[in-house]
Amino acid sequence: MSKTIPPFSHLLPRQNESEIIKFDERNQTDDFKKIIRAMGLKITEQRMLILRCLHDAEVQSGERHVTAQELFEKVAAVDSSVGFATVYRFLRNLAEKKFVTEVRMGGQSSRYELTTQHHHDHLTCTSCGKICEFENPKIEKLQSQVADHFGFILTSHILELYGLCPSCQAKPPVK
Amino acid sequence: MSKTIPPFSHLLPRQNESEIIKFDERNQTDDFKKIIRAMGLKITEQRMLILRCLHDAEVQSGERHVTAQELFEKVAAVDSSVGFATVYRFLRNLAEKKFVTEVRMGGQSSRYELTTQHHHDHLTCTSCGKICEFENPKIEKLQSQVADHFGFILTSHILELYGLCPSCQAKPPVK
DNA sequence: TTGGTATTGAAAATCATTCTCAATCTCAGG
DNA sequence: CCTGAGATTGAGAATGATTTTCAATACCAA
Ligand SMILES: [Zn+2]
Ligand SMILES: [Zn+2]
Ligand SMILES: [Zn+2]
Ligand SMILES: [Zn+2]
Repeated sequence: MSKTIPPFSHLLPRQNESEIIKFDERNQTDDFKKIIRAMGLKITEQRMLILRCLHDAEVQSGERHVTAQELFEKVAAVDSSVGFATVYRFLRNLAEKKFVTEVRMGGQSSRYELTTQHHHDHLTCTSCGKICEFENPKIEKLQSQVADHFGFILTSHILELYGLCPSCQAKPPVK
Repeated sequence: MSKTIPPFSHLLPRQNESEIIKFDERNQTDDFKKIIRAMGLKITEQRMLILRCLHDAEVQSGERHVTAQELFEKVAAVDSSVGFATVYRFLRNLAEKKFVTEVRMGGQSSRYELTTQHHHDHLTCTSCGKICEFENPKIEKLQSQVADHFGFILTSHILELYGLCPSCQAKPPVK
């Protein structure tokens, strides 16, 4: 079994370096519980399942940036009794506590991703939906300079680039 | 009477330099008609009024970035028989033909502004709503470089900065 | 003037998101 | 292991922005 990093570990209260626990299936459950407790919420089956679906979508299927609806469908596939509002509410909780990051692309519905150690922005293919993440310190710095110039205290920003990905450039136009 | 620039003139089919007409109240009506015709649409009272309200809001009241609802209210104040859908539809037409630019800020409702000669982005105060426009060629160039790096053809982008404006920094926090 | 279309207003439909509330569940304390 | 105060849940309704539908009406080329 390969050594993996505990989910969300960079966001949980920091522990002694030697205490960092190797993560495997066996204690995924415990890790999720820690996260829910860290949010000051009660542990429920629903929240555990939502967290698992969110984590698996990313780690197993490589699907970052899911919508609330998509996550709800994954959850419902396992337990159809879980309501949409529960998924939605918990996603909002996770976003408030920064365990997930909400990404708003244009006028579409919000997408959610596990929060990364470093801030990043997105480049999206308007034809197939492919999303690339990038980190560009120069752009970030220029943004601060713009805010400074107007005397603003910069608190956040949205930067989304849209274009055609390499494989969509090759294909004939859809319509 | 001061010499003013015809509304939208930089977007209308270019004419002989010597033909550029001085703009005054008298031929505002004609200018608006040109714009509607340039979109391939029929001239109606409603469209003329919407265009006038949009133009006046900006030129007289200095209100850029109005929402569809706000524009509808301005229109309804003059002629309450005009429907919201008409305003909305026409705004969409104007945006398609690039006479206005739709600005989506976060998850809120779209705002519309007369299209400027040069592209710009926005810095918004999250406390009072003040909007500053800026143009930053360095950021624009870096964006292209990012797209190039991933092999994308960049077609558009959204860049919105959020922060606290100078006067809101001075005020005590609202809540 | 007129007829074939485009346009309009009102209302209903969509869509994402949020709220409400009665029923149910969680867990600290006994 | 109980218990009860309070948190959580699911269903559905509410909200808010935007879009569509459709019958009535207006535009304008001929
Ligand atoms: Zn693509
Ligand atoms: Zn991302
Ligand atoms: Zn302000
Ligand atoms: Zn602007």
